[in-house]
Amino acid sequence: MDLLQHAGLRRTRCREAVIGYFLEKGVALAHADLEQALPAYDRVTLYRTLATFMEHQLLHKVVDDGAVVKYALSETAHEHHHHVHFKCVQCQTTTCLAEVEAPRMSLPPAYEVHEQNLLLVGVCPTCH
Amino acid sequence: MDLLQHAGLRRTRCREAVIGYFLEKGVALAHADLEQALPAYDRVTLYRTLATFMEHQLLHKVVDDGAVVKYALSETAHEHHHHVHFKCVQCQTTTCLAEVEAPRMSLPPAYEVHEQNLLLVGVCPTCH
DNA sequence: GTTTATGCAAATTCTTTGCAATACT
DNA sequence: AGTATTGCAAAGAATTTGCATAAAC
Repeated sequence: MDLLQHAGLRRTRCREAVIGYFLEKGVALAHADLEQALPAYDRVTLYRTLATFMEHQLLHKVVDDGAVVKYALSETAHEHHHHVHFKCVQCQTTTCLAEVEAPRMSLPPAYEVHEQNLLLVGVCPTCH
Repeated sequence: MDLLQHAGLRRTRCREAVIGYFLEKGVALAHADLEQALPAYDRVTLYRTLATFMEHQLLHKVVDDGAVVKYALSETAHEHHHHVHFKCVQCQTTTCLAEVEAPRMSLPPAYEVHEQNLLLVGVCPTCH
């Protein structure tokens, strides 16, 4: 479970706190979410932590319909090339639906598809 | 073709220029794109133009994998509730694939899906 | 001891708001 | 004429950069 060491990164408080929070929440989070949840750490440090985690593939960007970028843990279970995310219009959380099979798309052959990112927007079970 | 009058909006230079540019390009555009393409108009005016067009459903947001929000013309042909967009990693343009049928997803019934936004990332025919 | 991460300050960039001048119908 | 839109200035957020201190290995 030591994601940090496994990625060749130093184990620091901030990094462990960020990973812990992602694990605890299990939803996609924006920088602002972390800033609010972990006020012990500097905004800038959190930006840098996210950037570092992206570089080391610990996180991936979640496509969202708002202006803010969200991130989610890259679990090995995920196929990195077809994400399905659900964004709840009520509670504004975005979750990765790893269990859902993303349908394959057929495009004209001139297109070369690298990844597929499906965002479903609606009301989640909790807010229902 | 008078989208403005049809939407009950005044025909101004800036608005016509913005619509013209969307029509000319045929891809999803961010505020920054317009700012660069139409330097005659003020940043602020362009922000407000985009906002107005969104309110009047002339444009819709395009979900993108970058940090910037992009917009595309809402043609009547589009089903507004399941967009398919293609983002090219080479030229960084995002186009709406109106012709492509988005596959319907089946989710646990507790989810209430309002809209479906599929972003395909890859290399477009032009950059191939 | 050496290297890397952190916190603070400050610089940039992005977006929004207020208001007077201008353009549209 | 009357109303909505524009441009400018300036405020407010969000993000990035530089550098000295502190923590990790």
